[in-house]
Amino acid sequence: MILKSQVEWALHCCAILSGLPEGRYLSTKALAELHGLPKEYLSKALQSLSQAGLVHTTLGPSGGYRLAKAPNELTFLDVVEAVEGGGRTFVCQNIRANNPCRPKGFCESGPCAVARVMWEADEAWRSALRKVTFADLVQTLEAEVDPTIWSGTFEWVLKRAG
Amino acid sequence: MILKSQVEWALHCCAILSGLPEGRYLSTKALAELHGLPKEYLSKALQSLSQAGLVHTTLGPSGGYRLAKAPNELTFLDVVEAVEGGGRTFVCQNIRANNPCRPKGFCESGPCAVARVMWEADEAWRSALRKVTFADLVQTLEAEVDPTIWSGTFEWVLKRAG
DNA sequence: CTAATTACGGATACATGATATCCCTATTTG
DNA sequence: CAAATAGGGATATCATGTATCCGTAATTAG
Ligand code: SF4
Ligand code: SF4
Repeated sequence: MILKSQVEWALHCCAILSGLPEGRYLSTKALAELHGLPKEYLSKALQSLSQAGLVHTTLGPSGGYRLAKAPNELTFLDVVEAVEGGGRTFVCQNIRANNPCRPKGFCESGPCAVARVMWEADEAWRSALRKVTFADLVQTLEAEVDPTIWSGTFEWVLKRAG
Repeated sequence: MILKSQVEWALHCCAILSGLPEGRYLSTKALAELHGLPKEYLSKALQSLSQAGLVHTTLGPSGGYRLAKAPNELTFLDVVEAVEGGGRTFVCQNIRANNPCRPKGFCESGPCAVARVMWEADEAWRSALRKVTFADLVQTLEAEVDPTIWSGTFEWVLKRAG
């Protein structure tokens, strides 16, 4: 059970977009180059973000992506669910219905205790991701990343932002 | 990102084994019949539990499985990790190393903030599963499951337990 | 002792989903 | 008008989950 690599890509792209000045856009090409990723495939991840309404897009030269909300309104969970989907990790196949002791046609009253425990764990996972915004992330990165690389990257990005 | 169906199977089997009297064993065949599952494939899940040391096995007729610990010492997390593996859901591919602005040969100081947030969410998930034991589960089931089915299943199992 | 039953592991086939690339279209900018 | 862009469909490839089959060693029932 492993998240798609698209998740990591999307998170990093949103981190970059969070540092972009108001009104500027960054293209798939630039984001792919910056992270060393296949442009066409990264495009699929960015399209997921667009379909989820997390980013805003513009066409043409100098077009690309920018965040649709402020960084402090965008959570990790938003991004993860946009590319990975919002489904549960535990899918109930109702195998208890196969119990030979059970009267035929017996109707169950909702999900059993097993499923509920698993779904609560899923919710704990989601809850942890919902607590962290991209404003938090940028703040942490700014404190941790080597200042030369940080400002160098920033400059590199602005040179390509439309 | 969906858990294998083996996880559900293993959880249900452990629930049954939790209700088994001390010293009795239940075979793969009986567990497969009870849940309506392919015997050979379910066997793989049970082998995972065995390799993880969660269950004890005996060969020969009247052989099968029993829990290796008391139900109040066996957690959901034990079972889930036994069949799903203990790895993280977020695997870091270190794409930040591809940043063209970064000095060549620059060495990173540990995992970045993105990975840490994802891993904390994983830990929240594990923590939720670690909190629930099979003693808890049996207690809930006993209160919720139709009494006729509950005792009927119990009788059915004991008839086949070696 | 003998025959039946069981867990276990290896080999194999199949289905599904993730990864990756290619190409066409509509739109916007310069 | 020409170049650059997001978007989406088609397709190929690969990894993983699902499922079955069979042989082996150990153990028990009769
Ligand atoms: S988890 Fe519960 S509800 Fe889901 S299949 Fe198993 S018994 Fe049925
Ligand atoms: S999550 Fe952080 S450490 Fe992992 S690849 Fe992305 S940038 Fe690197």
